[in-house]
Amino acid sequence: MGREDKKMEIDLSLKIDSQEEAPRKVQDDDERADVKLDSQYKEDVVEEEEDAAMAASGEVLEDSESMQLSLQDNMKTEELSALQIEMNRMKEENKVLRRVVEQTMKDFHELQRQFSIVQQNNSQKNNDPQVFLSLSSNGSGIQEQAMISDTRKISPLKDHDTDKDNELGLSLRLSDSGYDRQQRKEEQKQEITNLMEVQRNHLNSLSAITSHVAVPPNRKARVSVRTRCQSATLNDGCQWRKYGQKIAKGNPCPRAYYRCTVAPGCPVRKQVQRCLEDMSILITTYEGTHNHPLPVGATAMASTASAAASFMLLDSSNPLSNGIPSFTQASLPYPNNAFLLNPSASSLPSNIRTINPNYYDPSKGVVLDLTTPGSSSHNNALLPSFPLIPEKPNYPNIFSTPREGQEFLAENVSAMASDPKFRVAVAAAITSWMNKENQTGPSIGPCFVAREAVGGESVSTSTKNWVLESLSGNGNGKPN
DNA sequence: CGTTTTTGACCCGCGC
DNA sequence: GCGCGGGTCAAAAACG
Repeated sequence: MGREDKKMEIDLSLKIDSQEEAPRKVQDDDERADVKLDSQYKEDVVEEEEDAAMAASGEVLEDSESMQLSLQDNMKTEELSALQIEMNRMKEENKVLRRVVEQTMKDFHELQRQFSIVQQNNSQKNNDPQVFLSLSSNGSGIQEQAMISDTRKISPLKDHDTDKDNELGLSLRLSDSGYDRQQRKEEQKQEITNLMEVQRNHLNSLSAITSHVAVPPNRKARVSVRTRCQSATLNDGCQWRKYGQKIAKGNPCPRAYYRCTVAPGCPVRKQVQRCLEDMSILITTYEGTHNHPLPVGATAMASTASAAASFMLLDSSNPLSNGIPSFTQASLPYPNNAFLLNPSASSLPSNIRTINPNYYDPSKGVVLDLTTPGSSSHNNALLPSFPLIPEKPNYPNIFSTPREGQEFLAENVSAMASDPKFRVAVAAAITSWMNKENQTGPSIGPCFVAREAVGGESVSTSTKNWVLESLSGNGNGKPN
């Protein structure tokens, strides 16, 4: 009976396979699905086999084929169809997953390719590259946005009266602590002045990503996160151990020092301090690079920084780069550069808050401002504008756990920033600008508008793609 | 009892 | 050189 059992199991599973119209491919995921299906079948089959074995007692082995037919006939049709549905679903799942992997790899190679172009272009320049990006998006479609460029030239902003709740803003700034302080102060002053001007001219500005890339030689990676948070620290998924506390000058709130304890010897540290102006705002500054895989809960934050690295396509930690962008894989998983992210923007004053001297400090590197002027309802209102939150249950969803307020927002910002399409769009825009600049000579920095291309526009799929429009040069906003 | 937090001391870089 | 401020160390205390 043992032999028969085995044979029947095999035959049944093969029958299922043969019912698949598509030719069987040797693919890991499909095979896994088949194996799983087989194992599911086994339980059912064993029951059938017991009956069949009793009925077939005394019969010779040659009759096994007819017995299988009998078994198959007796197999409950709903079970079959249910299993087939399940199998199809799993195959679909596998396809989706495979597509995600392929897309990621494709995007990665595309970024590498484009970066090599950028690197070539920049190798002819002696100046530190400075790239300013200003990106905006809203859930309703195209939204042009005022930009600030290298020379802080301000381009006009079109009228917009869309629902602010559907808007998302990011401000991404990279700063150079290696600068001479005086020079930096002057630049800050200039920048603040121009930002104020932008704010005045475009009081209704909704959201913007402003990226300022200036390659700092041999600087430590620092990421500051501003969130409204009632708890003592931001729950970022990592384990931290407090090793010190100080009263910093200018802020009566003590600054706490934490060390990452996820892995022994991890050099990552963070400082936590309440904002002087708004005690509900928690400023968390991360420094260093983890020497271990991040916990799932911490991946979102890291992916934001990773996205920033993609924005910049720079690796300041590479001494060979010497101010020249050098795209390395090592720069991707963890933050190696400084940037400032400010998605505050659903209402004003967004950029004003970003440049508040109390926390606008280029030497501090990245400031990821996840605060919103209003209550947490603002944050929730922002959520629909994030097109990248996976909705399919089979998508690797790190946002499935309900979170409140800023942490939730942070993760969604991360999701957007880490979107490969978004990165590719940014990379393409930078490349385009670099090429243009190479031909026309140095000019003002690039200004880009990022928007979500929805179906009927440049993409036909149901998912949104990121499109960056360059506003520099002719300033006609023609998509790159 | 092991781990974490607290807190004063110490170190170091920077400006004067 | 000195003072100041930021950051870290490490012993003691607190905690689970």
